[in-house]
Amino acid sequence: MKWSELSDNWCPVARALSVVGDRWTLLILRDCFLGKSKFEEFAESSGMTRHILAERLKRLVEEGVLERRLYSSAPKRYDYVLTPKGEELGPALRTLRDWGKKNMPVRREAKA
Amino acid sequence: MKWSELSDNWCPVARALSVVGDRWTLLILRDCFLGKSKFEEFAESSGMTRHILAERLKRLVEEGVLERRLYSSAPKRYDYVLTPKGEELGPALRTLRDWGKKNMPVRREAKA
DNA sequence: TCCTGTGCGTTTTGTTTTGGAACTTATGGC
DNA sequence: GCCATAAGTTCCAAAACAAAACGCACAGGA
Repeated sequence: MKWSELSDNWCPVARALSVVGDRWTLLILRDCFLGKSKFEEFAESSGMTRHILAERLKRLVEEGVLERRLYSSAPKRYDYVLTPKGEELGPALRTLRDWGKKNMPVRREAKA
Repeated sequence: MKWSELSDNWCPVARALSVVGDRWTLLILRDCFLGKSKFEEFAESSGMTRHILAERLKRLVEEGVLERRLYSSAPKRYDYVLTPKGEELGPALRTLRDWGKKNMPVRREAKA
């Protein structure tokens, strides 16, 4: 089964995962909730490659989770902000954070 | 950055994702919460390949989220049950389900 | 004018992971 | 013996990924 087919699964968890079901997407959204919005900010904070970042941002915009917003017209620059649909992922991020905090202690030195 | 490096990230969300941050793992756990425990049950329910399923189950056992349990010794058969650490992912699954239910309507006919 | 820097990506080149299907191993029933 | 069941394993091609270079549009300074 492919990722795309998941979006029409009977199960709402599977449908949710068709959007946020990979390790990078939720890290981007975490950064959004931390106030980041720019390409370079995501790239540096999450440690993912620019290639993957660009693709994930595109997907998130297509899915209506983020909005691509022109914030400077002189040199055309865009950033990404949460839509209402994206904002509603807050509780999911929080439960994941709480689980990680409790059940996934840091073993070695923290990196990024 | 690689998946494995995520497990020592300063951010608890990232550490959580180092375990559950892919589309198949959370589907396996969803099935666990629905009472499934056998290899074939996961395979059929989620639609993932047996190859990937075997790998993910191994990871989940290594991480202490599932326990591999001998349930028949005559023909040796194992199944997988949630540990306390796994049980604590319940809230995360529920928030994802709720988000999916509200924000990801089924577009075409449901499949599996 | 030319050079350098910034921000947001795209392209290129290998490596790793995944998908799909067949195969294995151990046992029980007919 | 022969088929079925459960839990994987193995093989190969296709897709996704990582890392780094490149592209482009503009700004500021020399």
